[in-house]
Amino acid sequence: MPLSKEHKAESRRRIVESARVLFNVRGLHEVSIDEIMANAGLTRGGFYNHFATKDELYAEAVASFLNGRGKLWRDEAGIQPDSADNVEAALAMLKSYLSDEHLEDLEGQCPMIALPSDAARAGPKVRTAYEQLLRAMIHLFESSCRGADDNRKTALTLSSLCVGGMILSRTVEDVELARELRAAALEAAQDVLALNGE
Amino acid sequence: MPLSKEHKAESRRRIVESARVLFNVRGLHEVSIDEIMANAGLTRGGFYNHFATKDELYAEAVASFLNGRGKLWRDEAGIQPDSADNVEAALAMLKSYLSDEHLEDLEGQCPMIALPSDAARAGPKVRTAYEQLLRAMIHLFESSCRGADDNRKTALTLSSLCVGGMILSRTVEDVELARELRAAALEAAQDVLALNGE
DNA sequence: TGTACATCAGTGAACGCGCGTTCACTGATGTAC
DNA sequence: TGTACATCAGTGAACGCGCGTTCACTGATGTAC
Repeated sequence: MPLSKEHKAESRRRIVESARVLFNVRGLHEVSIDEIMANAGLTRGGFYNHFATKDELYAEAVASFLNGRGKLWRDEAGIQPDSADNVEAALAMLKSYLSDEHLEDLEGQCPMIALPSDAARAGPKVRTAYEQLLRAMIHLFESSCRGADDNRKTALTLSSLCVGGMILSRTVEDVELARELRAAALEAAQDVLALNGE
Repeated sequence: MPLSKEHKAESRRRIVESARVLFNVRGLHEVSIDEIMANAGLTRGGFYNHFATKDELYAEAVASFLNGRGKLWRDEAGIQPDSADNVEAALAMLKSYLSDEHLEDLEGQCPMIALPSDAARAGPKVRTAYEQLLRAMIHLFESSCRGADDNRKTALTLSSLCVGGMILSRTVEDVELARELRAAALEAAQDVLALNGE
């Protein structure tokens, strides 16, 4: 046997991470395999030892977010699986998601913000990966306000508000309007929580 | 003088409209000039009689929505510039924006839904065009609930909810989840209106 | 312990294709006389 | 009114470039003996 399995797995991890970051910043179609491989410290040709096609990489890069910062968010929010009042945790999530830091963190941001239209037009694998991310967010919100009578609806609303507010903030040129949008989304989200968390 | 100015202007209009539709369905970078021109009944080379570069067309195609269906929405919603209670009009707008018809109308849909990440990564002209669309929507909501004490905040929230809910609906594979998202966004929007429209 | 060998991740040149852009040309039209 | 001419929107071949993918090759590593 030549080089160890771990060695190959480590290369693959580097490629996916490199792709995740580059896709986040510049989009799925605007990044070449050349760049992804170079950024991972490898060369063009080796790509096909790991993936059959570029499309295959898309899905894995989007999905990989859940194992990185996506997991971190959950931890930071400090959600206790079966605790009664997790409204505080949901609030922390909201503030973190709609924060300036998150808006400016092009490399580490949530792919739902970075790649909405890319994913919508991509193949079923990418869309499924995107959908899993959304389900994770919804699940998070759902379980953080478990006491509420309609926490499913609340979770869906909070998700649309968070993602929508951030996407619009990202696209707009006017920094002040972007700030206003996030502030309004956060306030509205707090109102929704207050209404449904009584 | 050869062919009339109107003839050239009409060609230009056809190119922009052709581009608007194709961009809406497939994104800014995935559509070639060849296709746009063919779809407008012209050939490749003539493009540069109308636009210096492809980038120039992006912005105009996005902006053109306001003169088409964007204007229609305003008319359909029946907003009276200075009427007191336009909450009904805002409701109609919301329902229309979050409707199944709008979700399925790939060609005619709002570009804020079709092209969010494309616009975010495009040049300042495209981003400005996108921003103007958003401002038009915010203005619409603002003036439809003029009686409220915080109609600006309400308008911003409604915009994030509408655009966010639709973008997520567009991307998700699961049709039922997509429906749920829009239903929740609509209900939440109605609550926001009820709160601020007392 | 030492040596020949097999494996396979990684290399980098090459291929083919599509696309944005250029350019020499065409031909329909309005104008000058 | 009729004819020669100038204009310029539109044509389609060609160019150059980048990118996804392929492929023959390399060389480091673990294994067999």
